[in-house]
Amino acid sequence: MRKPTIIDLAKAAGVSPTTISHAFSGRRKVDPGTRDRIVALAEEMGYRPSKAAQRLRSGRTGTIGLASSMPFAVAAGPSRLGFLMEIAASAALTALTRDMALCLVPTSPDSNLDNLDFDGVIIVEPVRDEALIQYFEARHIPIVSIGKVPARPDVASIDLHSGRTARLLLDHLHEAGSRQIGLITGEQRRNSYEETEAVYATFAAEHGMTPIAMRLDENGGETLAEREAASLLTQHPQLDGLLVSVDALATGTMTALQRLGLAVPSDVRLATRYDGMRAQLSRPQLTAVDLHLDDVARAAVEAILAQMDGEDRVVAGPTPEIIIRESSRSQTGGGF
Amino acid sequence: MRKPTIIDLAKAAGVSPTTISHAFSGRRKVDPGTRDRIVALAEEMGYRPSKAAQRLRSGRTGTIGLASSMPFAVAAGPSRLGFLMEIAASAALTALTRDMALCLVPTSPDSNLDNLDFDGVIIVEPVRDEALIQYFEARHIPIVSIGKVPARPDVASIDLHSGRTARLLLDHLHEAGSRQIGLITGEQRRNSYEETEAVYATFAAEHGMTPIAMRLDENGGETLAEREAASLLTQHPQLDGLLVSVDALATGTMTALQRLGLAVPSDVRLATRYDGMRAQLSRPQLTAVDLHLDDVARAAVEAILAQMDGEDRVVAGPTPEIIIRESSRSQTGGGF
DNA sequence: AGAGGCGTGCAAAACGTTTTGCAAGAACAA
DNA sequence: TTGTTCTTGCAAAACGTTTTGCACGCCTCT
Repeated sequence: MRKPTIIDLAKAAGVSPTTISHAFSGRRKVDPGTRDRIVALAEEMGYRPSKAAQRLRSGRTGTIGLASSMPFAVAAGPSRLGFLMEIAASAALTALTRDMALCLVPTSPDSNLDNLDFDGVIIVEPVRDEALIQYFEARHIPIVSIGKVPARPDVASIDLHSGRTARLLLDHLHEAGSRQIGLITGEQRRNSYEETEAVYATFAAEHGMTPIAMRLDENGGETLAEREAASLLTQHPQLDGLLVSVDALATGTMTALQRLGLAVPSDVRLATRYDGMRAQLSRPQLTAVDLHLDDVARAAVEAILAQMDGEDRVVAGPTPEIIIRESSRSQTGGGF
Repeated sequence: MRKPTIIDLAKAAGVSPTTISHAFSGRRKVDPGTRDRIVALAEEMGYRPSKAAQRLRSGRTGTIGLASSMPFAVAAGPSRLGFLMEIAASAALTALTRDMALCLVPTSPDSNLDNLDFDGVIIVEPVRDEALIQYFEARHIPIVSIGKVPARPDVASIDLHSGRTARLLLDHLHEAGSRQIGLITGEQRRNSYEETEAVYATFAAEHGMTPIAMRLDENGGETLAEREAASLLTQHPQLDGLLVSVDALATGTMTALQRLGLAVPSDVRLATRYDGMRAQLSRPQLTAVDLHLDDVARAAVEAILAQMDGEDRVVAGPTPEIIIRESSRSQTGGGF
């Protein structure tokens, strides 16, 4: 009692396999009566077309890969877990509605990706000269990056608007009263850091502010940030605002501030980029930006599909929105 | 300039496709010299066997599904995000080392899973009469559950040892000085809650403690927990210890305690089950249990593979380990 | 009646592997 | 010599679809 094939069904229905195929795919007209008979019979016999055969015939795998640009253990670790998972969940759902499956691509030093094959791959926040991009490009697999690819404007990407995001936060900090704002980004060369740094430089110049910036290993976590932020703050006691690009580094910075006896937000205002669990669980809560990652992921899937169809349609990323919280609230106005 | 097929390679190497196949699969001996020539030529021509064809021929999809037992939007939401992602990351990596891909199975009211096909599926903490289990069972797809399946001892599963976990926490709270411990679990009927409740009942009886237990919607998040925990605490002022099974509910409870002017841990000791970001970011930090989810995920993948091979090997889950933190520390001893 | 068009259906050729049974030659033993 | 076994290789048959070109019958215009 094997799984019934299209041929079994054809025999049972007294038609040819061709007709069955058309009845399901709708690629050609089949008589409504015939079709109804076919689907009823299919249901009864438990027939479902073999994905494997369809894939072989069509040359499509029906699968999209989601690759994080850093070792998966780290990406799944506390630091970037939320970021990646938000994207994964939304992308998986969008993919499913397009009859595609979403596959996780773990990266680890000794992993061999040759056994995977995808119709396209989404790469999350690649770094400059990202190995994953090189790998998939060499195999001619369509790529869409979430966040622009540094130095590779030719690679399709969903813009995270990191420059605008930075501007949003800096303007807000300034409005809230900060006059000397510092910047902490990651030392990895991701587009978001680079854009942020560029905007920061401009902003500092505009406001006649001394740029005080620092790069930390984004995987260093809270302990690294705590130590380094403390030294930055003692070295530059005039700092009364801080933009920290990575949430884990931001909460680490928060601890440093508290250790130094500096109050947030009255002495120093603090803001971060990604509005994840960390920003919300921090006390005081962190001002952050809603990047609309669900929309981003959706757009990335659409972009992959478009690319598979040969269209090189550009998909715009959603506009980031600032979420102002306790950590940067203006002390002059409101509040009693 | 198409992708070279096994036939192209065979022609170029002057052998038959059979030999190529054997050279790669190792299913039969081929002369070392011939093999070397083949692999060199393959490399040069950029030949790689078509996954689709292999799958069709072998009947295996090379893919394992990972399904969360609740709508994906929720599972990926703050509450269970960490739990699921930890498993996903580890499972994806393990799967890859076994030449399998890991696919996310999003669940949403209107999603149609029929376009997916897997060699097996891992289901995370299913509820009683879980729809996903019924779905995959009907399609004869091997299932491994993470956490036992309520009322279905016949379904293969990796034991999360929820009873032991509960015992660990309750014993600790008692040792730390709590004499009237309350319990908050989820109202969904997952095995972990059921085991916890059973162990709690036994524990209460052993210690002559009045059982004070409550079930909350696990998706209610912190706000729900805050409200309900507050009412529980005012109703039972004698409570000096709380075991809250879900981390989001635990942090909500923490807020309730603070609102009520109860100090943690001196007035009430608090502990939760899953040691995720939430437990660690909470202030004071939450006592929790390391469930070794990476090992659990690894075991789940192994179990799926074993089941595919017909072995019904039972895979033991790792032993949970308590991680004692500030929220439940004994006040009598040590510490200054 | 003939020409054109439409609706419906079929046969057969892919798609690129793996597997099975067979064969030719070499090595080896009796 | 004859038989046995081992090694290496091949041809051909699957695996279950989708697509293409063709054909038949029926309708509708001229």
